[in-house]
Amino acid sequence: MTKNEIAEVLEEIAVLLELKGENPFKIRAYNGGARVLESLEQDELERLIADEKLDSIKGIGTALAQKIGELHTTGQLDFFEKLKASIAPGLVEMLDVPGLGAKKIKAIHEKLGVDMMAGLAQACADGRVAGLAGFGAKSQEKIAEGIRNREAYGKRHLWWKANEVARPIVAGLRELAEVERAEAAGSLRRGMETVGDVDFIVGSSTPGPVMAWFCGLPEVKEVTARGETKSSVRFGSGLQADLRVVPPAQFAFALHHFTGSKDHNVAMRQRALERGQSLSEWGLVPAEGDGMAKEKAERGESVIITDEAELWEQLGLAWVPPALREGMGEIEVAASTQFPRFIEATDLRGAFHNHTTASDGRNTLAEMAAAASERGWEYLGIADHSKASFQANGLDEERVLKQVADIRKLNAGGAYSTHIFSGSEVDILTDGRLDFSDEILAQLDYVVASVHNAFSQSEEEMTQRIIRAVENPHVTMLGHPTGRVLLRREAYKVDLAKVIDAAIANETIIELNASPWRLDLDWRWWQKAAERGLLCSINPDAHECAGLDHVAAGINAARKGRLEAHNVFNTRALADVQAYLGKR
DNA sequence: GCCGTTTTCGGCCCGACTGTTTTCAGTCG
Repeated sequence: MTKNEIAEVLEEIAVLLELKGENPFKIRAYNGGARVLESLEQDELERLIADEKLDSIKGIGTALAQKIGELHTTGQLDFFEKLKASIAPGLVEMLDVPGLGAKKIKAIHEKLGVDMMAGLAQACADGRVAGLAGFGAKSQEKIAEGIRNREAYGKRHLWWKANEVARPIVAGLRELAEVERAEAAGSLRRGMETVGDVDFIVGSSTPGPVMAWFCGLPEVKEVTARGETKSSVRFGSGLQADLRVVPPAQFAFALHHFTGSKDHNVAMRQRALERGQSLSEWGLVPAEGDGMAKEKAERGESVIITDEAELWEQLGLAWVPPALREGMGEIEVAASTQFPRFIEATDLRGAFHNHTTASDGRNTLAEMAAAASERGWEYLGIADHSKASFQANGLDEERVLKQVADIRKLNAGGAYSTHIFSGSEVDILTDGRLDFSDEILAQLDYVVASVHNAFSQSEEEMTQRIIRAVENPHVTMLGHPTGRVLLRREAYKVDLAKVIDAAIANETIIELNASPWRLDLDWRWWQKAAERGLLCSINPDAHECAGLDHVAAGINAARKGRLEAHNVFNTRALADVQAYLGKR
């Protein structure tokens, strides 16, 4: 089994143990083990297992090391199989119902004999749930509604869409007279590819009017919770959002608290404890003495900070950008060294992989060139589909050569400040050959090679197919390497580690497709791949002028992948890009 | 299940909100 498959098993074990009512710290240990595996390279894991050194890694002890080793070598784990067999699968599904956790599910299962979602809905309808100790009419109705709404509202949302909703709300909050500071936090601020909900943090000494404004927003469909300092709402789109209003002096602590992932916050609090301090959204207080962190903060015992950055200083850590606060080892790094400057939007000087009306784009070549000029880009790469993508009106040899001539004419005309590169998003055929001959490819400035069909090939076939394309000297870069479409379509099966190795060996770029629906290659691969010499290109895959702005989503992903400007091809100046492409 | 210049047992991050309670458990992040 691969490290990610093993990590998934550990997470599944954690869920099952929760339903069993196991010790919460044991559950955390399994989840922690999964995080550790994710942050290892596959070959690192294999070396550690071979050397029997796995338990030397922080977060993995003898028990987890044994289980990981068994999963890695046999692909099976007796402990896991027995655990699965002991729990009705329907109970796991019930965890998706808001308000239902392990304990309540256990009670429902044991007292009512319910072990499936349908049975739970029926028990609510019969009024049996309300009769249980600890449950009442309201809980029953909430569960029933949760089951009904699960399909519509339980889903995650694209970062891009959530950001479009959140941005004007943050701006609106900042305009309120009562508001001193306002930010969106959570996975949105961390730039995760999808978000479950949005957290707004406001610094204000009079929360009442802020709460009222927020809950009264026209796009709010339902207010699901409303307290003095916290409210939760659901928008028409199904997106849920929380607003937390804190005293201005607490703002920086709260912003940090609600930005980091759970794992990140656990690590930060452990760091504070090691230094004799206790950290919460209320402040940073001495760990010793009477009362909880909140009470101490209210007594004025907290360290005073006005800015999030000061929190890191207080803990003796280098500043960690929000994008990195996933609990994937960033605290350990920040304890010993500064992070380099990661790539920013202003570093980009152009973008490759864009479509026009020649294939399935909505804007003409000239319109796209004008849009790139408006953005101040030095260059724009056009890469319309090739003929095998007939569904996308792919270009045949004759049309692509005409487009090359059109682009030359356009560049010579000097109407736009942006230089246009003529390329093609050429289909990788099922056997790894390309949709155009080498003779045609040689007449293009650059080539993006992508898979658009036969997604159900075996992993081995798909891997060989893509590697064959990557090895073609005419291929400048590999397009969307896994083919995933977020929230809609799974990636096809492919051994990415081998593809990355082949790309490095052949000096082929891999794109970070910046379409908010793709973000492919996933950010989790980039840091280590880049360290080994893989060059990235942040490609908007724009199908219209506005799509060029999707590079912002790609920048998010690149920062999460800890890429620096020099790791990304399209930060290079026009002359350098021309030299690079000319060399090939 | 993990971890340890308070080490091999006894801790393990912290608080808001809800619904059920009459002082708190469960859920969520």
